[in-house]
Amino acid sequence: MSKSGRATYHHGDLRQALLKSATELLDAEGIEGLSIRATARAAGVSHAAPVNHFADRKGLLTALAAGFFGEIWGLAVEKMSVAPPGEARLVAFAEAMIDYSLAHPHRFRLLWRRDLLEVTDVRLGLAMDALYDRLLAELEGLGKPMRFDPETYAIAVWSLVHGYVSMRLDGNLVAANDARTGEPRHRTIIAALISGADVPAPR
Amino acid sequence: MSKSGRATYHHGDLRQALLKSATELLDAEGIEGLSIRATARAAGVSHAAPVNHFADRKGLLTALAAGFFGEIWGLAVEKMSVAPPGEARLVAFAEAMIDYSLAHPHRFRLLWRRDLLEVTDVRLGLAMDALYDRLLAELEGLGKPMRFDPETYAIAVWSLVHGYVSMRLDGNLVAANDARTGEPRHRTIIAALISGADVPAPR
DNA sequence: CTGGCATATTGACAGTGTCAATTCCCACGA
DNA sequence: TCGTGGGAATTGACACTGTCAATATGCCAG
Repeated sequence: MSKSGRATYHHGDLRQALLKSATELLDAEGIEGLSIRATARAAGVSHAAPVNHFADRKGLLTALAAGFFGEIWGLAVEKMSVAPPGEARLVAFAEAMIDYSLAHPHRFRLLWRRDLLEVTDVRLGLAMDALYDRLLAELEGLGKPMRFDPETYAIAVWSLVHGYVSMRLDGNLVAANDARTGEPRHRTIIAALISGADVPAPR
Repeated sequence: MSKSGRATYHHGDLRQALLKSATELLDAEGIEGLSIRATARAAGVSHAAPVNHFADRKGLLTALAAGFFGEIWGLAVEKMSVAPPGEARLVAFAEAMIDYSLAHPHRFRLLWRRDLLEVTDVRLGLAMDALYDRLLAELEGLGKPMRFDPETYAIAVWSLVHGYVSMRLDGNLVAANDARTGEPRHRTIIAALISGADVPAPR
C-alpha cells in the first residue's frame, strides 16, 4: 500500500515529512503537543526515527523556527516593496509580522522560545538576522536626521511589534484601535515612535 | 531531629516552603528544572505532597508569578515616587522592570510564559493589573496634550520594556547604550516615544 | 554481486505530571 | 477525657516524554 503508509522501509524524504507533520501539530495543539514522538506518529514512522534528521527536540524546533522566520521575511519584503519609502515601510514591516502571527499564533510563540531553540544554530541565526537587518536597513535609509542610533530604533520597533502581538494573542488588548484616532494601534505606536525620532524643530 | 528534616508528620507551612524552594530552583536552573517533584525534594517532602497546596504545576508557577509581579510593583512604586513627575517617572518604571529582570532573569521569563500560567487566576490577574495600571495612571497624569490614547502609550512602553529586556537577556544587544548619545538605550527609546507623543508644534 | 552506510525499528531507562488509596495526627465537639 | 472527622502527607501506579543502544533493512558505490 502506498496511500497512507509508505511502501518502502526507507521513507525517502522523512525530513520534509517530519517538518510538515510538526507544523500541523504545532498549529493544531501548540508547542506542548509538539513532541518528537507525536510528530513521528503523525508521519507514520517509529518513535526514534527522527533522530536521523534532527539531533533532538531542539533541533526539530530550530529547523521549524528558521523556516517560519523565512516566511515572515518573504512577507515583509513583499509588503515593504509596494509601500512608499519612509514611515509607511516600517508600518508594512510591522504588518507583515502581525498578519503572520495572528494567522499562526503558535508559530509566533515558538519563534521567541529561545529556551527551546538551538540559539547557536547557523540557519536560525541567518533567518532571524535577515529579518532584523531588513528592518535596520529601512531605518538607516530613512534619510532624515534622527536623534538616536538607528539600531536603537530598530530595537524599539522590533520590541513594539513583538509586545503588541503578544498582547493581542493573549487577549490583553481591549481594542485593536486607538480610542482617539480610530487607527489600528500598531500604526499609531510606530507613528509616535518615528515622529519622536525627528530632531526637535528649533523653537 | 529538627535540623534538616521536620519533626512532625505534618509540615506546618509547606505552602511557603514550596514557594521558597521553587524560587530557588527557578533562579538556579530555570523553568525547565522547576518540576513539582524537584520542588518537593528540595522541600524534603514526598513527590505528591504539593498537590494539597497547588492544584498542579500551573498552580505552583502561577503563585510564583503573582508574587514576582508584586515585587516588581513594589520596586516600581518606590522608584517612581522619588522621580520628578513626567517622563522621568516612566523611565523609573522601566528601570524597575529592567533591574528586577536582569537580577532574576528566569523569573522574568516565567512572567510571560502564559502557556505555563493559570491565566484566569484572580491573584495573578490582580498582581499583573496592578503593575500595568500603575503605568497607565502615570501616562494619564502626564498633563500634557497627547496625540493618542494613553492606553496606546501604555502598550507601547510595556512592550518596549518587555522587548528590550528580552533582547538583553538573550544577549542580542550589541551595546546597552545608544551609539549616538551614549545614554542607556531604554532611556533613549522612552524619550523618543514620549516626545513623539507631543502634539506637533504649529509650524 | 557484495560490502558499506545511511536510514528505520525495537526495546529500554530515567524522569515527568497526575491520580487513587492509604496513613498520620491535629483540633473540635460530646 | 475520649473519640472522630478531616486536612495533610505518603506510597504506589500509570501514561507520557526525550534519549540512548542494539538491531534490522535496503540503496548505491565499488
